Amino acid sequence: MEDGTSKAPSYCTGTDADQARQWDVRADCDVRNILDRVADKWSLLVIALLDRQTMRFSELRRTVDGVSQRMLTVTLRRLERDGLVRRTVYPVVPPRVEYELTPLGISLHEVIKSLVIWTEDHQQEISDARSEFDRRELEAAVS
Amino acid sequence: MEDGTSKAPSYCTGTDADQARQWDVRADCDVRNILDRVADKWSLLVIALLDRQTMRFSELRRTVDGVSQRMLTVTLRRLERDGLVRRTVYPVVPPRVEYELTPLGISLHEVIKSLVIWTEDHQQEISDARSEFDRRELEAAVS
DNA sequence: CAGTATCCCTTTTGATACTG
DNA sequence: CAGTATCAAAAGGGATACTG
Repeated sequence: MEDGTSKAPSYCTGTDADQARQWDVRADCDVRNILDRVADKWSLLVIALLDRQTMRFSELRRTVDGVSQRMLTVTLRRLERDGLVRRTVYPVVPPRVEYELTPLGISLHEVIKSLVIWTEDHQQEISDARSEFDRRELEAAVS
Repeated sequence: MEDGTSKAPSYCTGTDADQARQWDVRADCDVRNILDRVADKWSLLVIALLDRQTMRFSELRRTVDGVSQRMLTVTLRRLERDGLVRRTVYPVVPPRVEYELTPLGISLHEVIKSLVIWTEDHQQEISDARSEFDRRELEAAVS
């Protein structure tokens, strides 16, 4: 632990622990830049919602509970910029704009899906852990 | 798309599309609460770093580039509260505090790992998409 | 060493009003 | 309908000083 090689965790796909994948954790690295986008509250929800379906702006707005018009716009633009979502504008009046996942977005969704499923599967454990933590904290505060 | 069942994406594990997993997207639902924690800048990094190793506070501070002492403390407390990280205090002078993943944390790390790997594998595509988007935007701004 | 407490600045987000 | 623009509120986060 004192030799400096422990700095980055290795996402090694092989047998040894430090060859294949070395994670760059610099604040300005690409992985961090992308993760900051992906690991975003609204992005995750939007990507999940666009699973195998095209949705209009207003549909998304109604479905993603709590999102403001502004944040939905911002989120969709970022996802579009990252090549995860395709935006199609139909030149009609009133305007009709549809959003759908790109192939890249679909591949990300596969990963996100497992995250959401993990969350669903473990929400009780987490909820219990929180209660227990809070209980102990309260107990400690009394004494 | 107009029948109301399209509201929640189905994370169906079976053959049909709406039975097994229905995602609750209410703003106050458990999944959202937990996802907000997981989808956090520092949490992801800390969990990844604690992969198969125990680390001291100062080690984490040095390794997670850019994190402040305050944010590291806050992040670790949240992870501990959620039952993802175990905090062990050794009653020595100077204090020695070690952090490690709990079994729950380890299982989450498996999922996060695939997210990080996805990011690494697709960073070039995303980078290209961003350049292309920005180029078109600039082009549109000129006209 | 491993924090906590405080202050303060910056970024993010939400509400509101307006537009092609 | 699907935005954009603007402003205000809130959260996030950094720097510093202090403590068991």
